[in-house]
Parts: sequence; C-alpha cells; structure tokens
Amino acid sequence: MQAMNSEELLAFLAAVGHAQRLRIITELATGTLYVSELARRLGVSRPLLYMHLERLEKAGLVIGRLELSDDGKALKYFELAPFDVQLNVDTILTAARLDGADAQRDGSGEAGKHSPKGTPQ
Amino acid sequence: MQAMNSEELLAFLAAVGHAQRLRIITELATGTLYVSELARRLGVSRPLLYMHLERLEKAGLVIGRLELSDDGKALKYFELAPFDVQLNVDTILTAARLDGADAQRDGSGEAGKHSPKGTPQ
DNA sequence: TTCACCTGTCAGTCTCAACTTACACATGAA
DNA sequence: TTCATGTGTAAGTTGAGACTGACAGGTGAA
Repeated sequence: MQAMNSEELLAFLAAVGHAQRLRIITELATGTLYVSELARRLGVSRPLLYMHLERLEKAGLVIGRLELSDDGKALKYFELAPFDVQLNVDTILTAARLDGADAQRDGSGEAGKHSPKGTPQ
Repeated sequence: MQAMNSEELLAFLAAVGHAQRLRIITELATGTLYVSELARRLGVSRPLLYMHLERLEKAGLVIGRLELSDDGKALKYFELAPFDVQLNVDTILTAARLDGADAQRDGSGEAGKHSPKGTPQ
C-alpha cells in the first residue's frame, strides 16, 4: 500500500480504530455479505451499520455494490478490500512530509514564505 | 512488535489516530523534549498536551520521565518509544482470535469448564 | 518579595461521532 | 391487501473525548 499523507492516514486509522468496525472486518473476512444479513449477524441496527460501512468504504477498506437477487430484491453487498499499512515512526514522518509537499503543490494556504526546503531548526 | 488483542490494538489505533498526537510524535521524533517546551512548539495548552501524552504513554508510544535540570527545576521529559505495527486483515483476525484465547484463559464469563486442550477451530 | 520558569490536576464547556427511532420506498408471496 | 423482506435517509439523543481556564505547588534569580 502506497504512502499516505496525514489526512489519509487519519481517515484510515479512524476507520479501523473502532470495536464495531473491527468486528465488521472480521465478519466480512469470511466472505461477501449484504447489509441486512450483516446487521443480523452482528446484532447491530441497520442504520448504524450503514454509518460504519460508509466510513469503512470512504477509507477504502470495504467495497459495496448493489445487486439484484434472483427474486428481484435489491441487495447491497459489501466485500473486504485488500489493505496493508505499516505503522511506525517512519510512516508518520513520511505522512507529515507528504502534507508539506501537498501544500506546496496546491500553492495555497501558507503564502509561500515557509522554508521551501529542508527542515527548519 | 508482538501480536495484540483487539483491546490493545484499539488503544494503539485510538492513540495514533489523532492529528495532534501525530504532530506530537513528529515533534518527538527529532529528539526528547519536556512538556512545556513541547507545548510551546506545538502551540497547544499544557493541560491538553498532558492528556495527549498520557494517552500516548498508556498505549506505549512514548515514555516520560521526570528529571532535575542543573538549576534545580523539575522537567518532565518525553521520548518516543519504538513501535511498529502491521495493519491488515490478518492482524485484525489475529486480534479477534486472541480475544477468544484471552477470555478462555481468564476462565470467567463463558461458563466454560476448562476446555482440556488446544485452540478451537 | 516578586518574577519567571516548571509540574500536576480539577472543574467545567463544547463538539462530534455513535447510536436510536422513525419514516418513505421498493419487491415477491400469501 | 397485508406481510416479510430489502434499501436508503432524516431526524433526534447521548456520551466520550477534546479542549479551556484556573488553581496549588515547587525552584532559582533579581
């Protein structure tokens, strides 16, 4: 998995760092499931599960797609997306460094003055 | 870094998964600092920084120790603890599996007799 | 004494994610 | 029609974490 900036890293960590969502991941690891079925298995209300799945999807941890069953019902299936993030000091420093690079690319925010290269201090 | 159960994993993720705390880690990566100095650098109130450092320390990401400076002032220094956690589906499944093992070891809760041997599965 | 540093903690407020309840809307089967 | 199944969303409540401000205590130096 490629390097992330702080924002992406935080989104990822926030997504995974929740007991319910860990359970969701564990459950989806056994195979693809549609929302209502997953809600039943986990003993969670469907709207709540929706919120969690939305969060996981935004962070790229799960993928959802709407399918028609044989009897014409619409089922929203979710499956696990492959992910693998190494978390150590280097990862975090890299994320911070990417933030700076992003800001520079965008050109906005800090009016250029900021030391263009090298770390201050 | 050795395998963690869900509780430890969540504590770790919650500790790292916060913008301010990422900045703290980034700052401490440059070297050991005492609280007031760190607060100044980050532009954060000291009580707030305390809370964050406490959280980081509980999760084992930083280590704090009180030192006497030459002029007799007490300074609370914090340094980064080495950490390295791989985050993928396997990590999470392993954590879930450890939870079960922990519960069995503790013996309570599940009126489980003592299961004679081995890990279920 | 007063000042400028530091540590440590408490009592609040505020904000937001988490969670509940309820609705509108489909389908197929009884 | 009614029931059981599903999706999708829009309210509300709540609870925990984040954050502020103020305090009590210590030191050494002016």
